[in-house]
Amino acid sequence: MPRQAKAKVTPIWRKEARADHIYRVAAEIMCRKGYEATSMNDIAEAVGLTKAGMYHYIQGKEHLLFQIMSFAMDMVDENVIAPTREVADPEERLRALVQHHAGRIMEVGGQVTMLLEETWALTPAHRRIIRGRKREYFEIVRETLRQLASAGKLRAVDPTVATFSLFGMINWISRWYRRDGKIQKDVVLKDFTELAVCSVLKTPSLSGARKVRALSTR
Amino acid sequence: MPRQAKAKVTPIWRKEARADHIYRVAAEIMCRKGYEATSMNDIAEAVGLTKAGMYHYIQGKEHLLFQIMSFAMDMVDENVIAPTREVADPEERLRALVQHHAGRIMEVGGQVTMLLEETWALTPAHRRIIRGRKREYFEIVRETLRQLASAGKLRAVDPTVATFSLFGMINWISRWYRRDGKIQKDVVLKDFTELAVCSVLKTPSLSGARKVRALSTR
DNA sequence: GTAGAGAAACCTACCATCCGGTAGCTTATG
DNA sequence: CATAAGCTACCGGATGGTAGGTTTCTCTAC
Repeated sequence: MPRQAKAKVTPIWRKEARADHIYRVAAEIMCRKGYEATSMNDIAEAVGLTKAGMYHYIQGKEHLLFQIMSFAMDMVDENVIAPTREVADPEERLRALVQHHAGRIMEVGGQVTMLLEETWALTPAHRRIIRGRKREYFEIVRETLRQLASAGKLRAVDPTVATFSLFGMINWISRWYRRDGKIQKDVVLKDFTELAVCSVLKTPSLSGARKVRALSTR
Repeated sequence: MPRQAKAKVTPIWRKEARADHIYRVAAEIMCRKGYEATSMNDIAEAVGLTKAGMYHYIQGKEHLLFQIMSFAMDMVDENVIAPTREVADPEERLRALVQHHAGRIMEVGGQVTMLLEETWALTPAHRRIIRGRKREYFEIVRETLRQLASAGKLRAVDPTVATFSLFGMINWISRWYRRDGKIQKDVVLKDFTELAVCSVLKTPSLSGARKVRALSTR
């Protein structure tokens, strides 16, 4: 029965593309059910292969998780860090970071954010890599807050605590935001950015808000 | 080998007390490793019994989780909601809620906060109970923010979004705060409360800050 | 064009291990 | 002797992973 379909479809699938497809499906399932609760059979079934057949393309469950996490961090690098790297003013940069990250979580379905918390399931080597990339991102935000502190714009709080607090707000979005929820997406994003920025800044300038909001319009 | 020790100790342990001990140990392990990753053998070993022997006191793995979650929610009711219920001024109440909850997470080891996110592992009936209790707490915070909005003290943001944002900040503490960390506990608590309150309030009054800080001194 | 070799794709069947949970026996207590 | 406490030994099932075979595609040789 699957034969017929595959005979037509297979030729246009290169090995690499098929592996990518498996990653995609695995990400969807693991994000929904969590790493431990997802079995290789679940993934194989969803991808239309046997478990053994799937192992022809991938290397194992843990490696699957590592690939998904790496991809998620690529997204952060590409869609959050890169577009804000050139912003000179720390206040504008902070606002852009929050807005891009929160927006990304809301658009792409933030489930992967929760998967990123399951680093304990990785091998020590892989865990070190992922934690390193997370730390890099953390340091960018903390450094921005330190610059704001130097400029006298930060509240009288420890920049490290403030950074953790920000990440808490942002990462938690994936636990409550639903695209089909009552509140409009852009309202949530606007309000959320306001909350995040105002939590750490003494007196946020309105001009900065307007600039970045325009920047993110597509 | 265990015989010897147990022969002495057992008499002073009533059945109920021993069950409590199992709950305690189970909570510690499950908080550290997560629900799925914790096996009944792990718990039994840590408690000094066989898996089968342990089943003489408890009813099953899921029931164990439910008990732990219920206990955690009891803590919230007792140490966060109850002491702030009588606070009339919404701004003071908000500050007290944040301070008590954050302080509790930092003292008692916030790991249980993370366990509380694993409601998917509960039976539907148990899940409904725990989610109901969580929702009650959520509504208390949201209602407080609504009162602040009526008083014109809330920022121009949706109270629901603001509530979720606050819970994100608070619940995330358990993921980064370490009692043996570099920053002093009371500094973290003070800064964190400041961040949380200022995130939602237009112009927090300093008097309120001082009052509550005095209130929480023990 | 086609026969056939070799490789890639993929499946069936199975492995050892662990899971939560239980039956039934033995031991200690009172 | 009765009861509670706690053990050994096991259950059925699910797990991640693999060995080895079968099918299908692709490329070459003639």
